[in-house]
Amino acid sequence: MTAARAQSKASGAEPLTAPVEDYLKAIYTIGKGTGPAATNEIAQRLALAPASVSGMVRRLADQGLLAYERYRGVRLTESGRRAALRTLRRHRVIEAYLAQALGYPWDRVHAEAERLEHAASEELVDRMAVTIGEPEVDPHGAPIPTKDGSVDETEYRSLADVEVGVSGMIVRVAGEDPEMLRYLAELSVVPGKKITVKSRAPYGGPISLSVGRHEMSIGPALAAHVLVSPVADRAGKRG
Amino acid sequence: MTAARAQSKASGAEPLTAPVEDYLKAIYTIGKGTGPAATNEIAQRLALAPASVSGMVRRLADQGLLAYERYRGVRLTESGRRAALRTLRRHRVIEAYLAQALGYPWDRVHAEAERLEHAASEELVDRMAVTIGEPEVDPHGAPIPTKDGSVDETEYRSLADVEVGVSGMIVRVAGEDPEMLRYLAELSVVPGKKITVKSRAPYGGPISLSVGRHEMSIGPALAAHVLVSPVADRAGKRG
DNA sequence: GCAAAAAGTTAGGACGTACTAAATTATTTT
DNA sequence: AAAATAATTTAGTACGTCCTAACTTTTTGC
Repeated sequence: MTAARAQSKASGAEPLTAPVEDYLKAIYTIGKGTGPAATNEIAQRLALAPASVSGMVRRLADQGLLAYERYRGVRLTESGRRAALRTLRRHRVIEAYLAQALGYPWDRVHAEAERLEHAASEELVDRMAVTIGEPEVDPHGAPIPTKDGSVDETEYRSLADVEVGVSGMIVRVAGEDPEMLRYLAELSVVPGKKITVKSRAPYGGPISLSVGRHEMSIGPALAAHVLVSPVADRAGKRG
Repeated sequence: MTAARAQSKASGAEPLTAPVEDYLKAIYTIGKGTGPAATNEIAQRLALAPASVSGMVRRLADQGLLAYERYRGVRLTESGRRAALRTLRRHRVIEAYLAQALGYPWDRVHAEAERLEHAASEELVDRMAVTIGEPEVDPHGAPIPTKDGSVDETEYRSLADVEVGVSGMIVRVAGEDPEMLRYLAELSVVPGKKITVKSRAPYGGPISLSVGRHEMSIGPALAAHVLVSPVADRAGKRG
């Protein structure tokens, strides 16, 4: 019994339950698609006890959605990955639709999409996507997987990582906490804005930025959520 | 222990599970709001075994949503009725939104709404309603409960009941079967159309109609689903 | 008004998903 | 490499929802 738990049903269309979809999404985002995910981290993301995760993960492995070896963490199979991407697509299209078609504020689209993603059919999601012009990213800048299951996997650097003096475009604000999102929006720290890192205080001190003509400084915890596409200069080029 | 099972929690905001909402909706529509509902009928509507209904109904009574006496059927309490109407509102607003805003065909809005109604927040539903202009009926002509929990309870007569010679406006097509809905739409039997009953064959025979300039005949089972607001004449008045 | 039929309920069990507490395995520190 | 710590799993339990089979109550038909 050295091998990973066998998949008993590697087919591809039985509808998954909401908790299963949530596990898959969590494992996907932890492992960035292909990497392994630790039990504890899954538990933390889903706000569950680690013991619950052990049990569930075993069932998902039996269904062929995960490769799993006790004490060794978990990894999505091809079919698990596809399922995760389907859910992620639903989630992000719904977020985009809520914002664009229904005027939802960006700090609240996540919570609503979190529930709708389990109830919306593929057809509905496709209609939503078409209606708002097939966007490539959700309101936070996260890439929307395509119907055929591909995603832009570009990894951007966070504001907490880029060097002082670097300018870039904000491409994404990762994170869901409405309060944080509202605060960042107040500061104009939203996808599409051009930003420059002015200085960084040592020992986890504040990072000073300019966004447009505003100057501000934020802590590294916040900065870590802001992903930028750098323009690596200190003049005024635009990307 | 003669009294109906007591309500232990008659408060008013804990979120209900999807099955609970389905029971409440079923009981509401069976009893037309206030009437009693029989275990077997609930079971049939929800495609469950009657034994399952007995168990659930007891739990709902304990939660104060139903008045229940064994062997005597079930009736919504005020709080149960309000909950049922909230779900019904969600369902019908969603149906209307899908049809009007997303071009969903009328035979498929029901199935989609059936799942979304359990996931959509009150806020989302309100935004949908506003976006499509606060309609009063769903695509099948069923009245949409208002936010404060009132509904148009007008009872219309079905085509199976009205007398030969009577004309009327189709106000509603009750029923969810996509095939039936498509068939009726093909015949132009949809809400808003004016219709006249030309003749009715005895012993459950076909009913002949004219809708617009089309003549047709349908069986009584189908006719029972078509609700009309009669204009009680045989000339050409319009209501 | 009593027997047969219909309607409804209880008993006992299953499945999915969660929990806590206790045990086990892996990793880190010394 | 042993001890301490961290991560993970098993054991045992609970809750909501469903099922089938067997029993009970109500209604119906003579």
